[in-house]
Amino acid sequence: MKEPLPKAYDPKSIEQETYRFWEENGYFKAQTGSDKPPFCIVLPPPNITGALHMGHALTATVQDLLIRWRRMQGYTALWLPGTDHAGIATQMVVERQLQTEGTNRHELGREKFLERVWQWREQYGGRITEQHKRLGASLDWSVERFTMDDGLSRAVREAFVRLYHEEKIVRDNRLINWCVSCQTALSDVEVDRDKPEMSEMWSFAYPLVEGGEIVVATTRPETMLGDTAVVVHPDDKRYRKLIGKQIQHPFQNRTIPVVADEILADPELGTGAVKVTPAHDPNDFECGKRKELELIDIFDDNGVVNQNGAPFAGLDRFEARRRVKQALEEKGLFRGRKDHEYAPGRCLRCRTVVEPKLSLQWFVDTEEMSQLAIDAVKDGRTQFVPKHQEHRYFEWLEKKIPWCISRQLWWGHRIPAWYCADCGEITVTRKDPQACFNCGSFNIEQDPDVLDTWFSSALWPFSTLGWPQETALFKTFYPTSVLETGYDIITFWVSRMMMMGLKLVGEIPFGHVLLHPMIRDQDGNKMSKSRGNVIDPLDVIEGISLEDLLTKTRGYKLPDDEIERAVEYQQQHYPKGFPTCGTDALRFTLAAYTGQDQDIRFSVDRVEGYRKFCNKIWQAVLGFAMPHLTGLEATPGVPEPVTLGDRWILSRLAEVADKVNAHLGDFKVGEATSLLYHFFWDELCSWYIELLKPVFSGDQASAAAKTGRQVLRHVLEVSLRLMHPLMPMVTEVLWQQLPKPADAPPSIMLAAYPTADDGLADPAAQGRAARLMELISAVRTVRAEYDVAPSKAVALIVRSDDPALEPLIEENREMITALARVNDLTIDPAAAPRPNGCATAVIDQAELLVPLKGVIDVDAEKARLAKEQERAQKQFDLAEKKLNNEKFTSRAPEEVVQKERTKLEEARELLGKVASALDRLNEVV
RNA sequence: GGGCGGGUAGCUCAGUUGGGAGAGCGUCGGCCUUACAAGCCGGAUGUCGCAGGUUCAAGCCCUGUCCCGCCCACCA
Repeated sequence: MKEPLPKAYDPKSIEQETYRFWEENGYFKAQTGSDKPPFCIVLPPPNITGALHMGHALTATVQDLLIRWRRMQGYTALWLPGTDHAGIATQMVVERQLQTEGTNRHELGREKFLERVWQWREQYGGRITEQHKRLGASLDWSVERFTMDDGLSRAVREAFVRLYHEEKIVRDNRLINWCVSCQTALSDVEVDRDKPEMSEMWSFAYPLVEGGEIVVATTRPETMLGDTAVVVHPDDKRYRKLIGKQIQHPFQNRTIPVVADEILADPELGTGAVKVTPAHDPNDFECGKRKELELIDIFDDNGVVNQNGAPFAGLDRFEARRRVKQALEEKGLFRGRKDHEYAPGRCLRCRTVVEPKLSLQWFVDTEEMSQLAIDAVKDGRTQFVPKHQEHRYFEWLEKKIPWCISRQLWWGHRIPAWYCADCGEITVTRKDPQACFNCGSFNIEQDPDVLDTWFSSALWPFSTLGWPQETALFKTFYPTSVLETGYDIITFWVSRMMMMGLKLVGEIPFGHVLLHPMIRDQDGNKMSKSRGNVIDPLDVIEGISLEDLLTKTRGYKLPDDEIERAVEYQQQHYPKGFPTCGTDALRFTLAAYTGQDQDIRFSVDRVEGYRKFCNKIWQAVLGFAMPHLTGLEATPGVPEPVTLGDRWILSRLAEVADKVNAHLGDFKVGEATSLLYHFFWDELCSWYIELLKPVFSGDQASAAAKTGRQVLRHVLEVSLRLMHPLMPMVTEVLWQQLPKPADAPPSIMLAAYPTADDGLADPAAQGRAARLMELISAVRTVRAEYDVAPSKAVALIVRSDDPALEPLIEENREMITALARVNDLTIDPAAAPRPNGCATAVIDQAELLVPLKGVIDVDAEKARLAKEQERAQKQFDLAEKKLNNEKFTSRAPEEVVQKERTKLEEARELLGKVASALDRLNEVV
C-alpha cells in the first residue's frame, strides 16, 4: 500500500489491493472468548449456481456496513459466509451439462452423478463468494460454510431425527404439488401464481342412472376421469332429491354418487353442483376425506393420463382436456362455456403448471413451530425493520400449512429413513443403521429422496455456528444479532429459521430482521436477462463498454429472439455502457437507496454521482490536506480550536458523529449516508477548507495555522472513520496517508468508530459562523448577479448598528475577504452616508454595499431589490397574519408565538433596509 | 374480496413528538479562484394525487376517493 497514489481517484488502482491487505492480515476474523460484546450476522447463503447480482450487492453492502460499524465500536463482530447447495437448481445445471455430453443422470447412476455435482461445485461453486470480495465484504472466510458440509449435514440429520421422534415429521400419503417437468414434489411456497390468464369455465352434464342429469362446471374438464362424486349443498332445493342417487360415468364403467357437502358446495356459485376429483384438487381432496370418497389418480408422474383415465390413457393432460371436451360434446353432454380468468400454479423454477397429486411424502407438522415463531415476533423478542413487513410473516405462519420436505432429487441431504423389507418398519437415526431397529433384518434400504433445500437453510443461523454441538462459536454468537435479507423470502426462509431455531435450540435465531427492498431497473421493471435490463454490479464497479456488454448478453443461454430484444434494450438504454464507478461508490449508492420503503429503481447515474464524491474525498485529503500535513506530528485527542472556523467544524463534527451513530442504531442507513455526504462536501470542503486557505497562505507559524493543520488532520481522519463502513476502500487508502498518533492501529478497520467526543460541541460558535456564512453568501450572490469574475476582487461596506457584528467581522476579516473575494472591507454605522454606484444586499441586521462603479445597472438593481422586497413582504404578511389571530397567540405554545414575533421583526427590518436602498436608487436617477 | 406500501421539482427520491417545502441528477447564468472542470459560485423550478375533516397551525393526524406496485384469498 506504499505505492505512489494517482492524482485523481481511480478505484481500480486501490480496491483489490486493499482487500488483500485486510484479508492477509486476518482483520475479518472474529475472536471468540473475548469479553467484548458479540455482534453476529450470517450471510444469507447464495446458491452455488448463482452469479452475483444487484440484490447480493445490496445485501452485502448493508451487512458489511453494520459489521464494520460494530466492529469499530468494539464489538466482537462475526460475519459468517457460506453457500447453499440449491437442490433443484444445481441438479438441473449438471443435468444440462450431461445432456450436452449425450448422457443423463440415470445412465450415470446416482453415485457417479453426485460425484459430478461435487465436481461442478468445486469448479464453480466458489465463484459467487469470490465476487463478494470485490464488494469489500469483511466476511470471516475462516468459518465459511456450505449447506452440504459434514457439520451442517450432521445438523440436518439431528433436526430430522429429533422432529421425527417427536412426531413433528411424518410420512404420509397426501395431496402435494407435483412438477411434471422437475419430477418432484414441491412445497406450497415453491408454487407461484401468475396474474390470471383468460381461460374458460366449461359445463357439462352427468347423466343420472335413473334418468335426468346434473350439470357441473369446471376449468379442468379432463379431471372428470378421476371424479368420484358430485356434491351439492344439503339445503339446495334444486338438488335435494338427487342426494344419494348414482351417476353413470360417461366414459367409464362405473357410477359415482351425488353427495351432500355444505362446505364445498355453494348454491350461489355456478350450477350449485360440484364435480369432485379428490386425487387432483386440494379442496376436493379435503371433501373426499370428509365424505370418505374413493381417490382415483389419473395421471402418471409426467402428467400423462394413466390406465385409470381410460379411454384417454396415454394422452398428455392438456391434450386429454381437448379430447375429453370433444368426447363430451359428441355425447351431447356439453352444456356451455364462459370466459373465466384462471391463474394456474406454476413451478417456481421451471414455470410448468403444477399438478396437485396424491403422493407418499415426508411432511413437517408446523402447528406448534408456527405458533412459537408468531409469538416471538408478537412479543418483540425478534423485531422486524420496517415493522409493517411483519404482516407477510404472520399471514403465512398463521395458516400453519404442513411443509412437504421430501424431494425426488439426488442432490441434497438424503432423508435419514430406512425401510425394512421384512417387517416394514421405518428406522430413523443419526448414524446410518446396519440393520432394522425393529426386527434386526439387514434387508433395509434408505429412502431415495432428499430434503427440500430450505430445510437445511432453516437451520442456517445455528448449524453454521456448530449446533448441535455447544461450540465456542455457537455459545458466543447465538442468537445472532441481525438477519438482513429481501422481503421476498420472508416465507421461504425467515419464518422457517424462526420455527426451527425456536423449536430446536429453544431460542430466537436473531434479534432483528432487517428487510431491504427489491432492485428494479430505472423504469421500475424487474431485472431479467431476457429483458436486457440486468445491471451486473461488477460492470458498474469496473465499467464496461457497450460492445462488451452486448457480447456478454449474446452469450446468455436464451432463445434468439429474446437475446435480440435484450440487445436492443441495452443499445437504447446504455448507449455508452457503464463508467467505472468503483466498489465504494456502488456501496454508497445502495446504502443511500435503503431509505426507501418501495422497490429501488436503480440508476447508474446516481452511482456516478457518488464516484465523484469519492474523488472529492480523494482530492481533499491528498490534493489539499497532505501538502500541508507532511511531517506533522499528530496530537492525540481533539485539538484545541483557535479560530471560529475551528470551533465551528469541531462542533459540527460532534453533532454528525452523534447522529450517524444514532441513525445506524436505528437501521436508518439512508439518513447516515446523506448526512455524511453533506457534512463532508458542503461543510468540510466548501467552508472549512476554503477558510483554511488564507490561513495556510499566511504565516505558517501562527497559532491559527498550526492549529488549523491539527484540526484539519483531525477532522479528516475522523470523517474517514465515520465513512469507513460505507466506503471501506477509499477511506482505508486515504487514512493510511494521514499522519496519526503513534498508537494508531494498522488499519482503519481496527480504529474506533467516532463518537461525539471526537468533536467539541460549541453552539455559540455555530451561530456566529452561520452569520458570517450568510454574509459571505449574500456578497457572492451580488457578484454572481453582476457577473463579476472570481479573479476580480470587490470592495464591501457593511452598514450595521448591531454591536455583535463588528467584532465578529473584525475577528474574521480574512475569512470574509478570501471567501467573498473582497479587497476592501469597511464597517459603517447604519446611518452613514452611502457612496454612489453600489449594489445592495440585505441580511439579518445589516446592509451590504458592494461598490460597482460603471457596472451597476439601475433597472436591474431595482428589479433585484424589488424581488427581495417581495420576499420580505410575504414573510412579514404571514407573520403578521398569524400574530393578529387571537386564537394563535392564545393557543399556540409561547415559544412558537415568540418565534413568530421575531420573524415579524426581522421581516420589518429587512423591509426597511430594502426600502431605503430603493429610495437611494431612485434618488440617483 | 381482504391487507400492505407508494403518489412531494423535469427525473430518482428525502422529509415524525404537526410550527418557515429539501437533496441528487438534469436545467440556466458566470468562472481554469494555486485540492478537485469528476471542480467552483450563483439562479430558476412545486395546487406535497384529489375532496372533505380535526387544529391557532396539516406534506405529516382522521375520513372518503382515484392511480401505481405488492401480498393473501377466491377462481367447482
